[in-house]
Amino acid sequence: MVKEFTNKEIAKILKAVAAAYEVKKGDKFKIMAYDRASTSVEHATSEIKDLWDDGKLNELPGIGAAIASHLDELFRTGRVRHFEEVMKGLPPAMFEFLSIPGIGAKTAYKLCQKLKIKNPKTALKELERAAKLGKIRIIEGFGEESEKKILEAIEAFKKGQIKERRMVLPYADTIAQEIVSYLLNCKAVKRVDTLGSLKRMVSTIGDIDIAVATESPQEVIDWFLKYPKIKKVIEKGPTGASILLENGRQVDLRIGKPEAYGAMLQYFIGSKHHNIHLRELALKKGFSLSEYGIRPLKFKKDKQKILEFEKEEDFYHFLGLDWIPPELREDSGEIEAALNHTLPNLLKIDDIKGDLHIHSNFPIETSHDQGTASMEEVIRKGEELGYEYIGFTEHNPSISKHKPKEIIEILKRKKEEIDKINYSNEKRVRNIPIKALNGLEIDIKPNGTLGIPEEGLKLLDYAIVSVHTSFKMNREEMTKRILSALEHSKVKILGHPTGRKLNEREGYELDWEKVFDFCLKKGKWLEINAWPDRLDLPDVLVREAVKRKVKMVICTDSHSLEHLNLMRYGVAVARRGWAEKNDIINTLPYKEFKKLLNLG
DNA sequence: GCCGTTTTCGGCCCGACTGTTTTCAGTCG
Repeated sequence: MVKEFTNKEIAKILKAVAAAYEVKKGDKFKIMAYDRASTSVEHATSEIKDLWDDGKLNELPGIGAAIASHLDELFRTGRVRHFEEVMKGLPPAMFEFLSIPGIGAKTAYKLCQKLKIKNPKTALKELERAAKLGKIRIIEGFGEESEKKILEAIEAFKKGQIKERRMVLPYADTIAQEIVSYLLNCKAVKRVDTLGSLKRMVSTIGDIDIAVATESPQEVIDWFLKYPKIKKVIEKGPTGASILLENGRQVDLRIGKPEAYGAMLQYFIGSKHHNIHLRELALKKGFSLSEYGIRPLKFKKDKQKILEFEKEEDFYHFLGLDWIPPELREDSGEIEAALNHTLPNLLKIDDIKGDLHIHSNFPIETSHDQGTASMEEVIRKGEELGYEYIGFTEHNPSISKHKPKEIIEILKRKKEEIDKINYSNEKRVRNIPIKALNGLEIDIKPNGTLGIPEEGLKLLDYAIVSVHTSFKMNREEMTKRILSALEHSKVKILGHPTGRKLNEREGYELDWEKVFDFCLKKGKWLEINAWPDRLDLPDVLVREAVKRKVKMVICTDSHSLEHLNLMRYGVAVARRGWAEKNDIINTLPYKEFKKLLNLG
C-alpha cells in the first residue's frame, strides 16, 4: 500500500528539492519554480491527491508537465527517483531546518556541515544544543547575534507546532469586524479594511491583518493599542503594530497614507500568486508594481516617480484591467478575464430570497440535534432579512426509536403546524407574506435508501439528503449511495456535499464527474452550506459546478436564530467559486421558486 | 521548471531587513 501524502507533506518535499538545487547552485529559475510549486501546493484549497485522481494536477498554478509527472510517481510509488537524485550527497538533516524561520537552504546546509548533524530525527535537538553551547557563533559567517536568533527561532518553532490552527472564516471575520468598528471610532481613521486571506474570504484564515488610511499614524496606533481585548503588545513602530488578543490570536495593523492607500490594499490583499502574475503583466507594459504604487520602468529606482493610487479601482484600471473582487484574486483566470472585461457579475448577499435549511425546535424526535428557535421566531427573523421563503428541514425522526407509522404521524403533525403558520401569515398585513416550506433533512443510509418511508416523503414540499454516518466508503460506493438517495422526485438538495469539517476531517470521496452530470440531468441542487466549519461545497467545486451549469442553493443549516446571519459566508464561498445570481436557486422570488417544487 | 496580450523560446516579482563577509548575501512576506 502506497503512503498517502497530504498537501503539507508534498509542499515540504518540493521545498526540499528547491533547497537542494540551491545548495548545489542549480539553475536560479528552476529553484524559483520549485519554490513556487511548493507554496502553491501549501495554499491549495483542495487536496492535491484529489486533483491527481482527477488528472487535474496542472490546473494548479506553478505545476507544469515536469513536476506533475514527478508527483504522479510520488502518488503511485511513494517516492520520486529524480528528487532523490537531486538530494543525493546532501545531509537529510538540513531539510528539517527549513521550517525554522530565518534559516534558508544555504544556512541549513552550512549548519549541518560544520556541526556534523546527520540524523533528521534528532537534527533540531542537536542544533538547539549546539546553539546553547556557543558552537554556532564560531562558525564563519555567524556571530553571537545569529546564534541567539537561531535559538529563539527554534523555541518559537517548537511552540508553534503545538498551537496554531487556522481559524475558520466566520470566526476570524467576527474578531476582525469588532476591531474594524473599534478603529472606526478613532477620529484620525479615514478608512479601514481587512487584508489577506480574510479579505479574500478564504475558508480558513491564518492571521488577521488590518489596514488603516490616515494622515496621523501615531494617533491611530495609540488608539489601536488601547483596544480593550489586548493581552499584550507584540510590536509597535511608526507604520504599524502587532497585538496578541486575549483569545490568543495575533492582529497586525498597517498604516498607510490616504493618497497611496489603494496600492497598499492591493498589495496586502494578495494573493501572492495573483500579485506575481499582475507584476509580470505590468512589466510587459513597462511598469513596476509595489505596495507604494506603480513606477514606470524608465525611472529606475527613483521613488519620486512612483504613481500613487488612492483607490484600488484606479490601480487596476491603470493597468488596463477591470477591478477584480478580492474573492477572485487567486490567479485562476481572473486577470485574463479582467483584461477581456469578462469578469463574472458575482452573486450578492441581497440576491438571496430564502433560506432552505433550517432546524426549528419542532419536537420531531430525531436522533440528531434539534434547533432552539420556534418556527414562528424563525419566520419573523426571515422577514427581517427580507426573505420570501423559509424551508424548515429538521432531521428525520429517529429510525431506530420509531415504527414507520409513528414517523408518518410526526410528519403529519409538522405539516399541520406549517400550514397553520402560512394561514396566519397570509392574514397578517404584508404585501407578500413570507412562505414557510415543509422540508426535511433526511439521512442517507449506507445502502443509499432514505431514513423515512415513501408515504412520509409525500407529505413534504422538498427534502435535503445528507450523509451523517458511515463516512469511510470508497469512492464508487459513496457515489452510488448518494446518487440513489437523490433519485426520488421529492429530493431536491444534496446537503453539505463533501462532508468535510474544517480542521477536523476530510470529506468522503466522490466521483464528481458523475455527481455533476446527475444533478444537471435530473435537476438536483448542490448545497453550499454556510455552517462555519463546513463551508461545503468548497469553492473549487463551486467553480466546477458553475462551469457545468449545475445549480446550487446556499443555506445556513441554522439551529438557532443568530445562525440565520451566517448566510454571508455561504455567499462568500459562492463568490470565490465565480457564482453569479442565476447559478443559485434561492435567489429566485417565491413565485418562480415554487414552480421548481411543483407547488400550486 | 513554468508559461504565453508584443514569446512554444526566452524570458522569469518587489522591497525590506539583518548581520556581518565593509559592499552584500540570505531570508522573508
